[in-house]
Amino acid sequence: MNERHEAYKIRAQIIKAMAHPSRLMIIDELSRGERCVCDLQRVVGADMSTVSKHLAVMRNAGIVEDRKAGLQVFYRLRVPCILQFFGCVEAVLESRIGAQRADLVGRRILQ
Amino acid sequence: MNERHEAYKIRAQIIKAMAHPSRLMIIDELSRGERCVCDLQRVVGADMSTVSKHLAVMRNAGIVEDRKAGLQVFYRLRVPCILQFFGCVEAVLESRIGAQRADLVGRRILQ
DNA sequence: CCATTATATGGCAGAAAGGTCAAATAGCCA
DNA sequence: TGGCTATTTGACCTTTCTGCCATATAATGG
Repeated sequence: MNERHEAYKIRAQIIKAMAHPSRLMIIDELSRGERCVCDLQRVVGADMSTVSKHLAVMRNAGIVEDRKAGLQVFYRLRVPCILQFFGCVEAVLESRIGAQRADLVGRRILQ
Repeated sequence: MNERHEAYKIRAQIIKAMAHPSRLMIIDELSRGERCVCDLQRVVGADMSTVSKHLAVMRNAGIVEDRKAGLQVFYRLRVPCILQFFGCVEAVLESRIGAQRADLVGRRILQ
């Protein structure tokens, strides 16, 4: 595996750390401020250990960082631009709707 | 599984379609214009069938679209904003370097 | 029609990711 | 110290993803 491939692999790791419904929920929630694991558990609605592992994946990727405060651990987004992803994903979804429409028109089902 | 979860799942599918080194290579290459599968195969350096499957994943997600021309099939990006992802990923990487530095300083190894 | 070329698909084996349970760790307070 | 709470980690199992091979499909030219 060459150096160029390695560079893409590192970048893929970061994107992969977001590519999961629960992790997107977490990112969305963290976009509104720092949250403890217990808060995030309630939002995601999964086992605490599962949420903790999702957070570890995101921490390793450099997407979030944590801060201990007594018994609790608070997480926050490390790089705000991650939220741009949501906007672009919406654009993809809209484009998909457009393409479906065009397809139906092409097949003389619509319009 | 509720409706809210379903919405995040759909969005995760789109991000997942980018979360692979070869697929990032492909997106990067397509950012410079339409390419046939054979071009992309050369760039990625994998089996043609593997590349074809990667393209199918991205097509299903709505990231790329294709156009047949004789024996060849040309792919192009469907939503240009995907390229913003690269910028943000770089920001995460830089932030990671910053954090490593801070960590070393904190442990009195640096500075 | 046949051979050739470009791409896609099906099947399968190995790798990686995800979830759950139980156990470990760490901070707090009595 | 001992018990309680919040979080992390490890072991294990199941599911999903990847990559490769062989095979199919589709367009082209002779």
